[in-house]
Amino acid sequence: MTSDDIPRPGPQRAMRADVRRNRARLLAAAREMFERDGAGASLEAVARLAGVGIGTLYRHFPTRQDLLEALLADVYDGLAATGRELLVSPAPGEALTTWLRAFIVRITAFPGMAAAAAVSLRPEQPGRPEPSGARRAVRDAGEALFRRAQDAGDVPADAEFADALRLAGAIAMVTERDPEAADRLLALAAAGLAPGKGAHGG
Amino acid sequence: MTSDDIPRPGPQRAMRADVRRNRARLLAAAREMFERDGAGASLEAVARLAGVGIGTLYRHFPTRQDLLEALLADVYDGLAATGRELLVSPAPGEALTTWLRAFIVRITAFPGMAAAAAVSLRPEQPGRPEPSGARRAVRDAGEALFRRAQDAGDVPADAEFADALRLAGAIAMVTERDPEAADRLLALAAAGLAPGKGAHGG
DNA sequence: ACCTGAACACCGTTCAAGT
DNA sequence: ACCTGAACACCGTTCAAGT
Repeated sequence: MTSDDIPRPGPQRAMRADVRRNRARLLAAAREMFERDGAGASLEAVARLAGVGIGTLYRHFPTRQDLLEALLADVYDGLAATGRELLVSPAPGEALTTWLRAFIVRITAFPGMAAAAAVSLRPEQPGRPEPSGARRAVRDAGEALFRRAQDAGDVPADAEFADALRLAGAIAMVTERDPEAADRLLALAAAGLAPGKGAHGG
Repeated sequence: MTSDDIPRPGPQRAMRADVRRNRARLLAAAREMFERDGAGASLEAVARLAGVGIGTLYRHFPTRQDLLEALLADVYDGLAATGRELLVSPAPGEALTTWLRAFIVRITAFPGMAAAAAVSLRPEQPGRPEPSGARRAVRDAGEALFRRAQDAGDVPADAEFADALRLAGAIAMVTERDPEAADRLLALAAAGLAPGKGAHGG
């Protein structure tokens, strides 16, 4: 369990390269098929496009969600980088909403991707494995922006980052590939649908 | 096309009763199967449970979404009634959020129902038929509550009801059968994630 | 150790035959 | 006019055989 992905260095190097190439081809093919047909695209078609057997696809990605999360990992890494950049911007509240907007845009690269993201970003559960590096990275970067906005008084003191991220994910799911609608919903949630009711006790 | 559902009164009365009974049985069976297995439950199993052939299911409901919308129609009618009752409550803003909370709870009777509701409540599109009576009723009742809250100054003047409803639908989709999470997200969206930025131009 | 693809299972959908 | 269910099509998933 500890060194599972470093299987004995030496003469097997060529093999490992094949495996990696297959994995990369599968990811590229999946991205292409999913962008064409959505996240429900035929996995057989993905394997065919990648030039490997269907069994190889299943060996690398036992479930469709695994394949989707591998694609999401790149998105998450990019969002983490964007988040770190925004951390030095002068307006904490704006920086947060800018980042949430980027989050929504990038997890809607194809229909169904946002739903997969919502699953992958669900609160930690007993059954599920530790969050991957990319998942932790995106969460940490977003949380840093969130806390800074909270410290600046731009975000209610009793709000929680996990909820804000879920809300953004929800907006992404429902507006999917309509960025203008996503912007409107995010602006509405940011300003408050029914503000000023003193709902926050601190 | 005009009198499609009133096919010649007279000796056919008994037949029509059979058709209606089949329809009612299919809806009851669908509700039961969907509550057990989610909105993706086997349609063959639904037909079996209803005691009719699979062809009869397809005759009544050509697509899965049609079946889901038939179940949603009851929910919509109930929500419309609730909305009319809330219209006389003394606190317009609270009445709106109370109704939105009821909306979220009732469109999550089973996994996948909220997604079907989000589809059925999408902004009118060229291809899709006129909204059904129930859809119009729920929209009208919600909009009345929304306008009243807006007039009272509880809701931003430039906000749109359609967006508020989509936002509630989005929250329902992502929290599905977790009412506490839904409450937290709705409270966050109601109070405003990053309020006070003067985002509203009026 | 990894890959292939035939084989199996399952389900959605249609439509010819029946009442 | 409506219903039935066999037949077809399609896809996900596994696993024995191959390299």
